[in-house]
Amino acid sequence: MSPEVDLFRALADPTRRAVFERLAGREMSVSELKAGFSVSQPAISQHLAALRGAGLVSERREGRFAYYRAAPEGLAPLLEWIDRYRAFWPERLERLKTVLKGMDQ
Amino acid sequence: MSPEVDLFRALADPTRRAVFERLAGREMSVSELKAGFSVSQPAISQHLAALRGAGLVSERREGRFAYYRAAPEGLAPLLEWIDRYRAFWPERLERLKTVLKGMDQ
DNA sequence: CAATCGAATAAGCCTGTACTTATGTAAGGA
DNA sequence: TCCTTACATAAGTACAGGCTTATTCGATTG
Repeated sequence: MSPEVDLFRALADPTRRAVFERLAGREMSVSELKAGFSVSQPAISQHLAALRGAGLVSERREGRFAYYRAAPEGLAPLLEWIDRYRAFWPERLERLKTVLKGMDQ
Repeated sequence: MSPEVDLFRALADPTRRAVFERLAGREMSVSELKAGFSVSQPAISQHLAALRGAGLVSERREGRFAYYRAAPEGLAPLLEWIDRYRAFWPERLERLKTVLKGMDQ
């Protein structure tokens, strides 16, 4: 299975995207992360497992704590997938060009 | 609901991604498209409806035929979403840089 | 050691969804 | 006009997946 499978699936869930976004700011323990959401701790752990499986999150163990942080480089396959359609991209989408230009800082 | 919701969900299904990829090559009628897959015609129509709802596909009617083609500009919200994590991107991902550089041709 | 705490796993529920077959709706063609 | 073709919609089924509570596991604390 291509890496995109887990990746797209992982990002499909809004809660899971929110978890990723939250972890992009800074490293956090599970309970710390949980505080921002209205779901149970197991639910958070399950989301984290899915994100980890997709390579979107990394884990650091310290005693009984588990610290997670976003691994944005896990988004690379997604960018590569998108890149396959670059050739078909309409030229006149200035807004998009801006985005892309910004990415190639 | 943000535009990302339908977009991520639409791309989460492998069959639907395959439909999109196939339509990126050239415009096709539904039956033509169906030929490439092992699912029923209604299934294809349902996938097309989902892709259309996400802005990833456009439709052209001609008699009793419906011609679809990919609308890659519908991927823009996805790129914008990804762009939010550019700041957190590790510098040393050369492979990724290459991709991004290619995008900003 | 016993109790607690942070987190993961197990098991079950319930909704969402991708599929099917059946039917509907138009637009050709005989 | 009747039949076929192209596609969409309806209805039902089966499974995936996101949630819950209950339990387990390991690390810390008393």
